[in-house]
Amino acid sequence: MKINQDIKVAVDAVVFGYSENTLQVLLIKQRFGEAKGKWSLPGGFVLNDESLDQAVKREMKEETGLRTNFLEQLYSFGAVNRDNRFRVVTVAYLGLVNPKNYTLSPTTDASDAKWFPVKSIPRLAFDHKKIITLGLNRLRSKLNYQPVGFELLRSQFSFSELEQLYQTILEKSIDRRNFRKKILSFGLLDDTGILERGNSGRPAKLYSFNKKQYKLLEKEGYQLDIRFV
Amino acid sequence: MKINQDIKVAVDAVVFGYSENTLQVLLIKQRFGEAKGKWSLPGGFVLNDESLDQAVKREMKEETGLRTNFLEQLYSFGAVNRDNRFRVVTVAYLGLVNPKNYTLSPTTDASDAKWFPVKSIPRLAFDHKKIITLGLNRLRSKLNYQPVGFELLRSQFSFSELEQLYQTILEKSIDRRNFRKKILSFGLLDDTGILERGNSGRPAKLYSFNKKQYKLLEKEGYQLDIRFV
DNA sequence: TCAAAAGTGTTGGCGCTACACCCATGT
DNA sequence: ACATGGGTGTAGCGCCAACACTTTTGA
Repeated sequence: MKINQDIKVAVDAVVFGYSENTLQVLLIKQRFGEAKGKWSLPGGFVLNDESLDQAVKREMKEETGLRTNFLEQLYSFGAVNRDNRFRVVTVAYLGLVNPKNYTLSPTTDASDAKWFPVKSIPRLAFDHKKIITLGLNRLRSKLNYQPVGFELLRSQFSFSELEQLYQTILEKSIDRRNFRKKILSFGLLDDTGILERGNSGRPAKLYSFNKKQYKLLEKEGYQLDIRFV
Repeated sequence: MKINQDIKVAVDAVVFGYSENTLQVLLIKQRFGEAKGKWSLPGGFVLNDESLDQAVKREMKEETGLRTNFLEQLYSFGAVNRDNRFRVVTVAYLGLVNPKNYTLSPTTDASDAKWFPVKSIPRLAFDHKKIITLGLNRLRSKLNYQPVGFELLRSQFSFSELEQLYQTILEKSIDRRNFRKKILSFGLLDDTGILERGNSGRPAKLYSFNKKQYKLLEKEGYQLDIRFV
C-alpha cells in the first residue's frame, strides 16, 4: 500500500517561567525559513529516529540551552494552512521552569532566545499565539488540581512567594490565611527552619516541597478550590 | 531548507458506546497492510488537504459508517517503533456515541466493524491497547468534571439509567439519593413528564438533558465529586 | 518609633453524608 | 398479595469562608 502523504511533523514547546513576580514565556527568533526574523516558540521538525518527547527536548536544548523537568504534551495542531511553505502538523508541549536556573544560550536554528512577559508577547510566527493561549489556560487549570509550583519557584521559598505565584498566574486575589491552611493541609510543604532576612519587614520562613508527597499528589491530583476575595 | 523527514501522520479514534449496561469500544478489522486481519481502532492516514479533525471524521465514516457528536483530541503517540512498516505518528481522539443510533457499515479499508465490551478486548494491532486505556482513563475523569451522558444515553432516559452508566464506567457503587440530588442541583435535566411503563416495578420518570445548561456546564465544568458507598 | 511584610485563630453557617422506608406498577 | 424497581427526607456534623490584629524585623 502506497501512501501519498506529504506532511511534516514538528514539535513546539510553550515554556513558562516565573520571575520578578511575572509569568514569562520563552521565545526564540527564527534564523531560517519563512519565519526568519520573527519570534516564535522553540521547536522544530522531528527526526526520523527520535520520539516526540525526545524531539522537544532536543530542540529546546539546541535553541535555548535549557532543559525542563516538567514537560508534558499539550495539544496537536493540524490545520491545513498553519505554515505556508508546506503542510506541518505540530505536537505542542507545555513546559515549566525557573528562569534563574538557566542561562539562555541559543545555538543552531535560533538567533536569539528570550523570556517575554505573557502580558507583552510580540507578534508571533504561525499559529503560535494560539498555542500559547491554550498553554496558559492549561497552566491555570493545573493550579487547581495539581501541585505546580515546584518547577517555577526556587528550591526554598516563602509562603508569600507561593501565594504571589498563584495570584499572578490566576490574576486573582487570594485570602492569605485560608490559602495557607489549604496548602498546608496537603502536607506538601516542609518547613526548612530557615528565616529569610535582609528584606524589609518581618523575615519569612522558608519552605521546600516535600518531594514524595509532591509526586504523589501530582499523580493523584487534588482539589485546591481556591475561593477568591 | 530541505527537510529530510520520513514520517506519516495518522489519526485514530477511541469511540466508546454504552448499551446493555456495558461500556463498549468500537473496533475494526484491518483489510490491508501489516495489521491485516487484526482488530484495531478506526483511523488512518491524514490526507494532504484535510485537518486532523476532518481526517478522524472521514475515517470513522468510511470504516464504520458512524459519526459522533462528541469527538475530542486525546493524545498524540509518536514512539519510533509503533508501526514496523514505517514511522507513524498518530493523533488519537476520544469519541462517545450511543450505539443504538447507528448501524455499523464498514466500507473501504475495514472488512468488519464491531463493538467490544471494554472488559473483553481482543489482541489489537500496534499500540492501540494503550490508547484505549488512556481513553478510558480520560472518560472516567471527565465524568467528574463535565456532563458526558448525553452522547451515551438515548435522548430520554430514567434516572436509574444515568446512575447505571456512572456505576458501570467508574466500577463503583453510588448512593441513589445523593446522586440524584447532586445531578438535579446542576439543573442539567428536564423532567419530560413521561413515565416509562412496561418493565416490572414502578414506572420510571423519563428525563432529557437541558441542552443549554448542558453546553454551559460542558464549557465551564463542575465538580461532581461523587462519594462511593 | 515607624514602616513593611509575615504570621496567625475563631465562629457561624452551609452543605454534605449517612441512612431506610414507602410507592406504583405488573403478574 | 407479592415481587420488582422507582422515588423520596432529614438530622447532625464537619468543613470552610469570612474576617483583622499582632509580631518581627530594618531603617
